[in-house]
Amino acid sequence: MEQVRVRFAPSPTGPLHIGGVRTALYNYLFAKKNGGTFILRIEDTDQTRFVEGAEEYIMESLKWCGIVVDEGIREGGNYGPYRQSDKKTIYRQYADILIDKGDAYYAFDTPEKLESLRSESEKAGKTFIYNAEAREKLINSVSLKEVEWREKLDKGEPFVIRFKMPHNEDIHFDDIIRGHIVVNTGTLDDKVLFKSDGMPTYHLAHLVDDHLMEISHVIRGEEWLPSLPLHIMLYRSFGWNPPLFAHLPLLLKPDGKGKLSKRDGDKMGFPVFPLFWPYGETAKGYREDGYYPEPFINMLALLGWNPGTEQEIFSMDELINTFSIDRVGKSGSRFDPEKAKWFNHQYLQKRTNTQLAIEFREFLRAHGYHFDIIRLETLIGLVKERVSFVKDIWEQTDFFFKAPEIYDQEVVKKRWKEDSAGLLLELKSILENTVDFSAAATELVIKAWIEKNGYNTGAIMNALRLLIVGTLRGPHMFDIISWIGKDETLKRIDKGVTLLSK
RNA sequence: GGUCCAUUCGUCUAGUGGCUAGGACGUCAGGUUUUCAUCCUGGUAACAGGGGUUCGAUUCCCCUAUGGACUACCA
Repeated sequence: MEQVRVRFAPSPTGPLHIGGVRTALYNYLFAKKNGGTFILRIEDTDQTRFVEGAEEYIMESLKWCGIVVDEGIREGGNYGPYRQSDKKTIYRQYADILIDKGDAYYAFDTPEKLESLRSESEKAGKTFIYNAEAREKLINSVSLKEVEWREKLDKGEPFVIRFKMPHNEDIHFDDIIRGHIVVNTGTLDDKVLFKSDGMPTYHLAHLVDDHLMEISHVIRGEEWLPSLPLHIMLYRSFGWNPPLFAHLPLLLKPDGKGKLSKRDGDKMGFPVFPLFWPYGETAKGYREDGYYPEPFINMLALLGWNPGTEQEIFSMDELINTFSIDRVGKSGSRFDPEKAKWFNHQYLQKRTNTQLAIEFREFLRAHGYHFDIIRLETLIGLVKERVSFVKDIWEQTDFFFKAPEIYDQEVVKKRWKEDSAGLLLELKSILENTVDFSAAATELVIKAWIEKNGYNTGAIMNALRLLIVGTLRGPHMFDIISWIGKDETLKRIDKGVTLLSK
């Protein structure tokens, strides 16, 4: 089998959508699975849509995801340049080849003229299409005499180069995911290959580049499927062997219909981009929302592909080993933010307490608390399994760092009885005399005291929790008082008894 | 409108010419827990509709419906 070479070829028009990330991921997995090369090519032939910073953003995003580029602008390679605008002069030569062969022609109609033809047709209930029929009536090197169009060229009139789509011919082609497809050229139009601004369109540029870069498989979004017949025709005109094609299904919005957009994320509170986008209209990213790259990738990989087993958790290496294009689904996948959270939970559980302590310490610093790793490790051990993100740890542990300001009135009503103050003060004196304040030791002492006096365990412990935490939540009571320590425990009991006895 | 693509639990999906149509997320119920959460166990829930082909179709074919993409001198 020939060398596998695949590319991810985004345009630098803004932040990278997760649909794009998934396309990059599948290209990457396919390349690595087959010992091939993953290429990053920047398609910036539309000068009007260029956005500052987008190119860097794309590279940083892939890096964060753990998708390693083999050939590209930063990495170099023998098939450069990897940015289309850096080699714009070559595309005209290829357009000329087609003109010489009679498969393309110069067209001089202005965009305004074509636009008015389009709207006229629409009014008449018809669709204007620049095809074999129309081109005879328009101004181009097919309808004009040679001296006429040559003169226009010499005068420097603006022109585009269009592909001369045959009349009525069935084009047969195959897609790895969708199988055999037949399209009649009669429904296709004479697509612009080369624009009047001197740049090629996507159709010409990507095809020339794919050929020159010896791309073996084109794996791209489904939105390109309708133009595949044109691309097949172009390969035929050039006399080149086309690569194999795989068109990926779309990522759809969580509710309703249509493809996933930034709007959906904003509306429902989840990111649609891997990283924070700092330019113009900002957009939040998975990284800043506290997701780890591994679960993000894991989740994305399974959206449209599955290995046919019941395994859900995959490392990048496992994905590479298991990936296969024939197991990519045909239909669009609705994105589920809940499942993304679940994946992050799974990966967070696998982190060590030390790793999490280091990450959480950063978070605490921002809140003005400074603790050493050892102490935080213990704390994290108590709450780890109940959190999905590092930022969740704070919500689970805020009362470790500060005494409650208010007491949950519902709980007070239910758990703070006439005799509670007396019992808690009695409990306080027991604790005062306890030297070993480990959870195990205090548990032993308190339970013995409860049993000896025939007290109700639930009543005591819930009242204690109310004073220490402020409400009924959190890990085991004895773990909490052990961590905050004897002094703080006694202080909180005092404070609570005083406030609630008023 | 035209062209093309798609359709299995709410969601992601597995699957086969004959199965109790499987798993995961969510949800619901029980259990564990002095609280909350986690966790464990269990339940709920799907082959879009209609025609064929066939002894038999979720599976193969056709039609319809629905959804989607494309229909630019954007990619």
